[in-house]
Amino acid sequence: MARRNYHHGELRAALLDAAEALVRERGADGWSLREASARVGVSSSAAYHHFASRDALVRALRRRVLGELGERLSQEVGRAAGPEAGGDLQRRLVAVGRTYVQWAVDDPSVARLAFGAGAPAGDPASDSTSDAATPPHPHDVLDAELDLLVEVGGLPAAARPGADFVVWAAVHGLATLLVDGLARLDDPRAVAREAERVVRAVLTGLTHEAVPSQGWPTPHSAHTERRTGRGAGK
Amino acid sequence: MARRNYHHGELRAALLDAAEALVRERGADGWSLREASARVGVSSSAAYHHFASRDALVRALRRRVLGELGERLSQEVGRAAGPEAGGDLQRRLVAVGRTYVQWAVDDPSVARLAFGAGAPAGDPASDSTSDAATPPHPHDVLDAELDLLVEVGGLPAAARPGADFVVWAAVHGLATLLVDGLARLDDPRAVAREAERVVRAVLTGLTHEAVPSQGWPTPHSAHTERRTGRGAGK
DNA sequence: TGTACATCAGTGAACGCGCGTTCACTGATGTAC
DNA sequence: TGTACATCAGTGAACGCGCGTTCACTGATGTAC
Repeated sequence: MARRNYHHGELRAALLDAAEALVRERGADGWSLREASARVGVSSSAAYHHFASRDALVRALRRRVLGELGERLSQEVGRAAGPEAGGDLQRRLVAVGRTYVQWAVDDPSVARLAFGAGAPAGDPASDSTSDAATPPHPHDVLDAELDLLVEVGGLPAAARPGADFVVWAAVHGLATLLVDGLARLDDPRAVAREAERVVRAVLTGLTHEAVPSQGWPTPHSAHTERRTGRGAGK
Repeated sequence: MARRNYHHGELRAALLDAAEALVRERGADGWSLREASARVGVSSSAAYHHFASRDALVRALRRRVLGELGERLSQEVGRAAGPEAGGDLQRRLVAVGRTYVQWAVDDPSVARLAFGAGAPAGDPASDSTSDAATPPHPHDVLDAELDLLVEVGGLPAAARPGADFVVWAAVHGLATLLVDGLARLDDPRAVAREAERVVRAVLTGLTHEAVPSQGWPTPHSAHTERRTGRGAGK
């Protein structure tokens, strides 16, 4: 806290903090590098010792924020009891979905920044100042949980390929509909309820879809050979 | 086309066209009112005879674009055979989902504008220059199709309340994940395939969820009393 | 322990820019008589 | 059919602004000897 003269010492992190606060106050794009610098108490040119451009600052912030979300998802999923406890095999994935959506709704501007345009993973040329272990990407958490669900018998292995994508889409869609104001839920507890319903519906659907016994004639049986990914990552 | 001197005649529509083209070229927010005016061949102050501010222009464009999407969805759903043809009861909703996602992927910047922050429906004070019948909101098309599906026996009535929200979330999530580059599908045909899988999974899931026979103990059985909507609309 | 010096992380002034919006204006159009 | 006039939809100059970025600079820090 107590700023010593001249050398700040933690300017990079401080700028990210200030930018994040500004995002919260003024929207994902309603702030400038100058404002962030001023808030930290530093000239705006100082920022250029830590970021090549405003855009680089934005990208770093997006990465940080996505990392925090990933971390929170893993924590929350860890808090949920393991599936071997019997009973509700989907509980852990419900927790992931609920946390994802709640996180976005609680901090819509930050979520908008995190989810906004621009490849968020991938290009390793960006900023490999990897402090400690890189936090998991939200998608990775989902992926791992789906693997676990298959292992435990909660999802047919045949339904697994691409299931991450379907679940992610459903959860992400709920989050963005709410964040962008396209849909509204008046009761705050409804957010958790809807997130749960969405996750359960998708998992149940994937389970039954995997068994091709319904007999519709459309050609979507081949669920393999799909190529999905995020950026060049993974 | 051939511009007469001075009076333009269709300036309002022309400005919307120019803005839409700029969105396509430079991104949802990478353009100015001045650029749009210049492109039309008109001074920037002329725009103020038609829009109170740049923001009003943006909102009008968003409304127009969402209307076009709604229109396209209804057309496409009309093209799909009715469910009374027997066989695949979900076909029409799959068509809606596929069209929604494809529309977004084909024109990502425009989709980003349409889906972006700011209540898109609701406030009737905005611009009631209703030329012809107001086009349907994408959500309305979905809603009507779900009603039809229930009527025809493709979805239990118990699963109907809020089902629009779940389906919309899934489809919207797929669209935004792709549009914002959070996920990628290399094969262009995969977009249609994924859209179909998502819609079918959700519908199947909703169908089976409605029958409370799985026996998990979590309190999400009461699917009523949910309050969802978009803006003050409807 | 003390001194020289390279490196790092700041300053602050200045750059050129394009923006949204306002203002007093004027040319074109349409209507009343 | 012709004229007067209100209204509409443009013009173009100007406003004040804050922006991202660059530049030559300087104070603080840490290391070699």
